[in-house]
Amino acid sequence: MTRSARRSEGTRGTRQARSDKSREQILLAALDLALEHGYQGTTMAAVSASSGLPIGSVYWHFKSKEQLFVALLEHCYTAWMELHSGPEGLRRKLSRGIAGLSGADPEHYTKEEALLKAAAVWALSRQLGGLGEDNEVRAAYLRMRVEMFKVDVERITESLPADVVERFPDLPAKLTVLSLALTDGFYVHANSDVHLELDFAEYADMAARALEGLVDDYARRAAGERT
Amino acid sequence: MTRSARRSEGTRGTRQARSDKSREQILLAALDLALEHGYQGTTMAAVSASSGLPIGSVYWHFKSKEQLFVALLEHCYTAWMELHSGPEGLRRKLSRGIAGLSGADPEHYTKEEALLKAAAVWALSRQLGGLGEDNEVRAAYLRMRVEMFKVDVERITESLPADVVERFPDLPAKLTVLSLALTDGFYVHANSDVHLELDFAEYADMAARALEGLVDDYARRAAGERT
DNA sequence: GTCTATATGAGGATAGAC
DNA sequence: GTCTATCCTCATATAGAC
Repeated sequence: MTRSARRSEGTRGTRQARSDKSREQILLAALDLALEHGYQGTTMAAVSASSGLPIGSVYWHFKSKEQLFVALLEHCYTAWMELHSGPEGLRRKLSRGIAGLSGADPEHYTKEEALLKAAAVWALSRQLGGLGEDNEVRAAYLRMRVEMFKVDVERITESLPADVVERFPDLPAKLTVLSLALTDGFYVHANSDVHLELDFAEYADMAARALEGLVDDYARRAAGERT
Repeated sequence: MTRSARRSEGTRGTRQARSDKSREQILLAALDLALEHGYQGTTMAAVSASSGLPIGSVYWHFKSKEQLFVALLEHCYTAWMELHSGPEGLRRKLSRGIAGLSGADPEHYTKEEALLKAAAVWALSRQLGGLGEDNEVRAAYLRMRVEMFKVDVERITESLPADVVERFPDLPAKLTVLSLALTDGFYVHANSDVHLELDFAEYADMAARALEGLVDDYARRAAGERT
């Protein structure tokens, strides 16, 4: 929205609309390609071919590959925030994060969410995917991650018994970290070809039970101290 | 060991020894670089520079970058198998896998183990690190992974109560998957710069408690059915 | 704003002297 | 076996016509 000056009236915004459409085409093409091939694996030539627009146009809309991916992340981040504004406990979060990987729950696990998962691995592992120290994509992702983590912690906090949270104030954050580690770990496995035929739904359930058991332990401790 | 024909006697193996030493230098340089920069990020030029040998020598010892990494994986796999031949329960496995990441336990968490963790992410996620479908490094790793998984399951099986294993025969494998997912997930986080100051030892403990709680559930179910 | 042709640079790999 | 110089491919990015 910060780009392209207001053009003359009378064109009914047609030119602008066409430009916006091109921009979106490029973004959507990049989304698909990035999911399939990752950051390094996605070439600007492929984005150009897949979007149907010539390479020059791609570079007209995005001044570099890095900027293209920053814009892509912003697009996905916005979508994520809308999706996760509602209540969401541990079990649901693990279910979405793990079971969602199998593709069994397609309408709930969007491409945008999937890309953010992918970006987690790109950005968090310097050594992977080519996001070096001073990469703008990496920096943008890390900023977003902090915000998403906060939202996750809020949702988990809401879903726990108030007395447990009061007694163990940093439990929600810790559970969020464990939950993220689990979903990230399964994400890696899900992108393997050697699935070993994992039943992700079952693992999501096991993971949820494991963390819920942990919560029960803390709840018992909180209750025990009160007597 | 399959390379270079027996040379004439009288040289006391000096030439051979020098060649072997060069080979090892290259391998060790590649190990360090791969840990730091990953597969794509490790250039043959860098390996050459870091090992002190010219690029031509690197290509004399290893016919391609892929072959170099296959050899590197084999080196690490051998080391891993030696390390994990002894008994090892869930808690110890998680402790090594998660707490070991912090570098707090340096003598126990070797570079070779670290490289295999890295390779897990390279190889399992096609879209990352550039290990495409028909990459020999990927294929080699997947073969090794199957073997390492078997060893993991054996160790977990040994560490569980016999009656529980008898009642739930695939529980060890499932716990192994969960344990791997957790360690892989934390590996991703550990390689982030944004540690959020995670206390890996504490998380290793929480993860162990969570999985042990799961085992207790199954143990109770097994016991309950018996009465 | 859109498109074609091309510059530039990096990285894997080879040739061939020593 | 070791080393230097060089080739080839491919991906990012730009120039400039339309």
